[in-house]
Amino acid sequence: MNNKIRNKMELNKQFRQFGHKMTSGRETTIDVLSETDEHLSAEDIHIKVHSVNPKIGLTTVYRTLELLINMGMVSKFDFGDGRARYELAEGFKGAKHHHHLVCTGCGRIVDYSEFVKEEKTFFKRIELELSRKYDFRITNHLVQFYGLCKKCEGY
Amino acid sequence: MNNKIRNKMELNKQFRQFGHKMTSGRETTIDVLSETDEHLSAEDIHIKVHSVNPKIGLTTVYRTLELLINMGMVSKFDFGDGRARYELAEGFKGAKHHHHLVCTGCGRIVDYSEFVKEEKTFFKRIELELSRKYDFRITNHLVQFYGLCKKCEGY
DNA sequence: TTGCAAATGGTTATCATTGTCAATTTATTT
DNA sequence: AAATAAATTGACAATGATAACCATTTGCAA
Ligand SMILES: [Mn+2]
Ligand SMILES: [Mn+2]
Ligand SMILES: [Zn+2]
Ligand SMILES: [Zn+2]
Repeated sequence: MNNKIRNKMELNKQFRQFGHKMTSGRETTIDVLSETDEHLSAEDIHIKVHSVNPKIGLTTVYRTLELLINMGMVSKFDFGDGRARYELAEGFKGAKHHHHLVCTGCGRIVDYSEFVKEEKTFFKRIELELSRKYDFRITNHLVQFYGLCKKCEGY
Repeated sequence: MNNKIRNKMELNKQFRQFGHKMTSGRETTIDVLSETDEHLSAEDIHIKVHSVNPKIGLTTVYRTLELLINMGMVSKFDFGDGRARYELAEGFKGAKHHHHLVCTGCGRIVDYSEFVKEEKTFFKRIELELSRKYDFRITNHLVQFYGLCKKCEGY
């Protein structure tokens, strides 16, 4: 399937547009993020990248993630366990806008995309008013729910 | 003013209810948090506490903050600058429920409490449905807006 | 191909937070 | 007020995620 090739060329273009080069490490990192539905830490990602391309070091993974964030392809989250988590940003490889339920017992993360439409409407209005009132150009927002998953609230 | 004394006795009771003792360090920490409208880091708090009571160490401040969080008197936030920020929780010393605008340029934090009522309604409904669908007992939520303050988006 | 800026990897440094443990303080009981 | 036992503390060391360094390698335009 030369779908892969087309994809590669797309990526190449993306990087060039931002004044960067495409490298095998960067490509592998994106692949890893595309192929998971988990919320991987930098080290998690490194382990997976490393298993495909053992030459890639952890430092490069950190640098790549930062770059991808700046390019808008990756989102970084803090779920309160002391390490950042990364996922493909909305719109890349079919990733959909969603928010998170975080279990404060076991750390489990649940993606949900219900209410996205209502939420968008709701937040759009709020953002507009807050922007005006506080002279802020709001670019994005974060919503997270905390609680206990079924397993963790058992007694 | 024996308002202070009453306050002290209230605090004392609070601690005892949780099986803890009230100490001068803990009292000073609460005072510091009561008297600021900033979003202080542990070190910020330690500096202020230390200036009142030079015997108190940073470790104790960390421990006290953790305790106060467990007692529901303090909230801990991450605004993405690599250190936690603390503030008095809703309901203590007149602290009001609010959310935050975070400037990604200079790190400035703006409290806002507009829309709290609408938000409560909105989130209550969402939380109910998510709880059901994902078997989660949701206990609280986090909302933050990111963007650029007036100063930072100037050119 | 060649040249050179960009990217990399191994290592060390940083720095917020937590663990350790002997000494001190607190609240309670005589 | 003094004794007691348990909780709290402070100084210091340990931890762990992330960033800085720098010599070497790689991507790509000419
Ligand atoms: Mn997710
Ligand atoms: Mn606040
Ligand atoms: Zn859980
Ligand atoms: Zn700013």
